[in-house]
Amino acid sequence: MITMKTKYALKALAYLANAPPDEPVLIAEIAEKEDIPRKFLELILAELKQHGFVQSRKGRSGGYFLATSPDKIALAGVLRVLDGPIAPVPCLSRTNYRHCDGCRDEATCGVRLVLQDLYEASVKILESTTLADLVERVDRATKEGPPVLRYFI
Amino acid sequence: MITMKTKYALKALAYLANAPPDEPVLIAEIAEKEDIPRKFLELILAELKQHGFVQSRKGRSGGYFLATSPDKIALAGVLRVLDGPIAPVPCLSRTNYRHCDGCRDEATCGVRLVLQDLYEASVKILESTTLADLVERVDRATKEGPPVLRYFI
DNA sequence: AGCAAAGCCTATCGGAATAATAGGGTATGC
DNA sequence: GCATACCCTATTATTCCGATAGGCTTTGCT
Repeated sequence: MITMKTKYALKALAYLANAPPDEPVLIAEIAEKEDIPRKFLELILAELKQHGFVQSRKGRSGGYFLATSPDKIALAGVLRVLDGPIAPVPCLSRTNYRHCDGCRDEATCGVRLVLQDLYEASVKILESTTLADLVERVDRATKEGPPVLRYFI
Repeated sequence: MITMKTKYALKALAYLANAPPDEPVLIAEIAEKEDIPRKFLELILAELKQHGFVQSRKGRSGGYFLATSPDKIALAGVLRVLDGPIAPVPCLSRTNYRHCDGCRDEATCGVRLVLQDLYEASVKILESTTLADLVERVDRATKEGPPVLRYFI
């Protein structure tokens, strides 16, 4: 399960991806439209900025905007920053390796060995899925319109 | 990241899988051999029993043993019980669905849509990987012996 | 210059989950 | 009948999550 924080981050990034580039968007606007507590969103955006996903302009007519095009921002990066390592056990993580305490031999640890496939698959998917994909899927789903239910109106 | 509890559970189950079937194993033995706090392991095994993964015999010469053969026990089941849903967002879970609060339309939620692939892939892997696979991998890794390092002794 | 709008920074906090620990109760076999 | 081993309930320390609070600083506009 990803955290609220991560979910908020993705929603905010998606919102920015849908706004004209280099036109700063107000925190307050994102907060209201995406239903995110304003002050909490501030923290999240600050963290996203610190890691290079977004940029900001201060003062009047300031706001936030994406640092690069949506297709350059992979989910993996965002998740790693806000949700922690993608790996199911710390000893599998490539970006944040930590030895499991009390583990006698990593090379023959069953738990580690058996979770490796899950990890590889997850990384592959999350590295190759971008903000652009997110936006595109929403577009497609919106155009398709509400499904079966429609027939009962 | 899976919890310690889940990791302990997998280790305990693997230990049982390596023991002769229907020969009860003591909690104390598993705890010592796998380096798990004894009382904590009790709780975990109780939970595993409650969900039908293991059985137990009380009193003298009692202990725990697997309820079925290791190749019938998928990681997915164990993880779901001890670690919670496999789904990255509650609204994707098939076994524990929950509506994300404040979500206006599930069908067009970008976060949900974009995480669906991850979920499907995870479920597929975890449903098809069993305790038997875990044991087998350890066997293979043990036989292969320590890798490159060996050449430097 | 000066004020208001906007992001920036640091601290704090309640509640839930995690990882245990404690201590007795109950069934079973020798 | 007693020791052994699982069973059950409660408590606890620590950490993380989700959020709130309040003031500071930068910037644009007049």
